[in-house]
Amino acid sequence: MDRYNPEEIEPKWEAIWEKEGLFRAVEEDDGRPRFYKLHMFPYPSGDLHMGHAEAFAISDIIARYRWMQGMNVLHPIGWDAFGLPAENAAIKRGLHPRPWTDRNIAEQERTFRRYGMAFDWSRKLSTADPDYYRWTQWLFLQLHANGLAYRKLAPANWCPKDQTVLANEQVVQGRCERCGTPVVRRDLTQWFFKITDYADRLLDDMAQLDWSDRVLTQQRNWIGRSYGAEVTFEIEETGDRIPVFTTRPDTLWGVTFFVFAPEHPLLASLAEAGGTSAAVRDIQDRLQRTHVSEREETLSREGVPLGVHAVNPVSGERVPCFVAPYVLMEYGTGAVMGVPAHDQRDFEFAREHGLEVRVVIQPQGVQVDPDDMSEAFAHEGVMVNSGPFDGTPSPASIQAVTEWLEREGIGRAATSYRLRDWLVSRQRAWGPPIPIIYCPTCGEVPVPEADLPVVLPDDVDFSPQGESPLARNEAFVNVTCPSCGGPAKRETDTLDTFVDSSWYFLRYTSAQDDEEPWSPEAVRRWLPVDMYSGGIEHAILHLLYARFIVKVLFDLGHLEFIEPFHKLLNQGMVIYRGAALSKSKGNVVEPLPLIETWGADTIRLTMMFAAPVEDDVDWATVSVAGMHKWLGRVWRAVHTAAKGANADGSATERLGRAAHRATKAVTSDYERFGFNVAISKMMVLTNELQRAIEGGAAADVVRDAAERLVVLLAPIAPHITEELWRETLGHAESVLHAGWPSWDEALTREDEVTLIVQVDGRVRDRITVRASAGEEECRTVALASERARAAVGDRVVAETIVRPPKLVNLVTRSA
RNA sequence: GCCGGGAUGGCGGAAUCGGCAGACGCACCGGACUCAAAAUCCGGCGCCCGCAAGGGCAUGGGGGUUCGACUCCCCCUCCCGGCACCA
Repeated sequence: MDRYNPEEIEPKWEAIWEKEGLFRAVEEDDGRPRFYKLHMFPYPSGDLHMGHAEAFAISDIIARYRWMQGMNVLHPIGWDAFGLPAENAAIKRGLHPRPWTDRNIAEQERTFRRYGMAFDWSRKLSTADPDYYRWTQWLFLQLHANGLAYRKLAPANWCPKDQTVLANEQVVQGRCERCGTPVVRRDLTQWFFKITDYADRLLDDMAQLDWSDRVLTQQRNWIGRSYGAEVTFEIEETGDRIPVFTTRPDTLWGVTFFVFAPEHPLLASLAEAGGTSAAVRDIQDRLQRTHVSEREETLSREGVPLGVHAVNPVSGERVPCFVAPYVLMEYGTGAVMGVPAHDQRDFEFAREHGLEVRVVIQPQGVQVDPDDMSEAFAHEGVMVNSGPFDGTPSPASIQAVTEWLEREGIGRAATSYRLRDWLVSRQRAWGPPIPIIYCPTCGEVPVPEADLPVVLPDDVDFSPQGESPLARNEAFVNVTCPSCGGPAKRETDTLDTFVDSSWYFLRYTSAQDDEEPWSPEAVRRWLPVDMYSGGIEHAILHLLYARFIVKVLFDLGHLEFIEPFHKLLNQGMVIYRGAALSKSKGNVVEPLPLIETWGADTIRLTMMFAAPVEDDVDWATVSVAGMHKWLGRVWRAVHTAAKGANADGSATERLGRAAHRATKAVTSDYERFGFNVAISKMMVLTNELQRAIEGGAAADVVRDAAERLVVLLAPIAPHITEELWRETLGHAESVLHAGWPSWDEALTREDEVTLIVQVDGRVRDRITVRASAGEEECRTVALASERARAAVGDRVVAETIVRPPKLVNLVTRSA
């Protein structure tokens, strides 16, 4: 027997697998059920790290397990190759992003291959490839043609360092997600996708997703649907009718003031009517110069009176109007009614500005008095001082009040969302150019589909200067109008990378197709994805956008399903002593050197055994050597078993049972992704196998157990099992085609079990009985137990609980 | 503040249905082999009392349901993640 030498066998089998085309998905119907296993494609911004090693091991194990169960598996790979990091790296190194990106892709591909990844390489794609982004542009045109892509002047989140606009999702705590620079507001004409039209469907269709609560909650929070009412107030001095959104129409009688957001479009004319123009302009100017971050961080209750009054439609009462930065233009209608008694922000504002606090919801029992309130009262109570609704319990009354508002013609039921439209333009050069042409005569003209792709020029000055670098490339910018033939200019912004990744899973089904973005038949065959895995960091952005795009494509008749990923698995991160692995901390662990030292199988095994897949793996606590040692034991045991020179012996039956029990348990562990537990059960089987070999067991049973072990382990450790399967055990075909083993249910059950004898719920004795022992037999055996009798002492057995054949509980009472 | 998820030996973790808590591994301790070491193999290993037999305690804390609770219910503490001036 040779020593277990992964360095030799691993590259050998990787080359053979490639030659045999083992991992190609089959398009033709060959009778096997199809399984689409997708993992989030990587960003080629450097080498693969341990996070990839864990995540892709999971994906590979699931794919191989399905293959071995006889399925036709699609397990593709590609690269999310556009985006800021490539461009930033290119600027820093003075290189064009493309060669830099290509080099990283090549390096990552090499690592994936050396890691034993079972990918269908023939479907490899890169979003930065014109053959791909041509169809990203086609997707944009689809949305554009159907009114779902539009341009508007909007206050954008502008990062002064990256010199670009950011999506709301890329602003974290008022700072740029990538570089941490405080984001400022800037008015720019931007392209948007109308995702808000889909808010309800994005929420409601979540019911059919088998995703973790964590992700579903994040999406729900992000969309932020709240039900309430829209009520219109009239400005006494000007007659303007201003709608407000409220979730608490039951507090309408408690309105004592009215507030506008500083960006509200009617502010200037209202201030003029109230004679407060100077003060209002002052506060607007100040806010314009303030960083978004500072504005969000100061929970100030500042504000200035507008000098005009709003008329409360439910009571006819006039209340003073203010402008205050705590009211946001982006949410609701940009104006709110002030109910200080029952809203904490309004309460603080009223105290600051000496406004009346009027209680209109009284709790049962206690008397809430405005004079000694220290905070707003936001709990259940009964409506008071509320005209026709006095005495009605709140918040149950919301529905009734809303209906009343509708009858009176003052308001209506309304729903408000936190979600805003998706800003997709980027003032950057490393992305798909937006396929629009601006013609002085015809206006905004979409590039005809036949002219796609709008190719990204190779000679671009990448230094960011506040507009897209493409704008400085005259050959790119100047075109003839496709409509009238006159001189025109191209749009120079590019699309957000999340547009690229919102449809890549469709492209994999027909990655080489140059006639259409995907073949409808192929998509019908493979989609929706059966199993999607990836990092939790994409819980909101990528997953929400992909769901949105799929719904749009469904509506346009391009797809026949409404959710792309029914089952989602989010693996944990790899950390070190509780902290993230990062270059700045100098604790980066790279997979390739580890693979070269220990072998890919050992590393895959290590990552899977360290923790449940959803949990973080702390690299400081793993034992690579321990896993390697176990593979060595497997190697030796299988070699010995294959020699088959054992005589029959007492260990035969025990081993047979262990093998069948392990088969059943490991199968169920694979089904629920409990790979750490599956491995522990395979370790037990290895120990049993070794013990049986030493104790003397029938050769055929030993060999069967060894084969089962090899097959069960194959998804996790593909190289060593392939070597053992084909070379040591002498099979002609790959272990991938070995078929998943079945088990004899009778053998998984022991014929003798340990009967637990409890007295008053405490274990007092353990007695071996036949598994078929019935209730009477168990009771008799338990009552005969010396130890149980001792524990009963001079009390008497009042009741016996019998759960044959596992447990008897003797319940006693004093004699 | 709101929403979601957690808490089990020195460590990672197991316990699929309410029925032997701590599988499996790491670390540690002891032993075999060896001139020695490495490798390998064998044994021990929740805490406390006890020479032992044995007993007690124990799944973040408190209460409840049950013959029986890591598991179900209520309350609390702490930790992780998300959202957060969202009207």
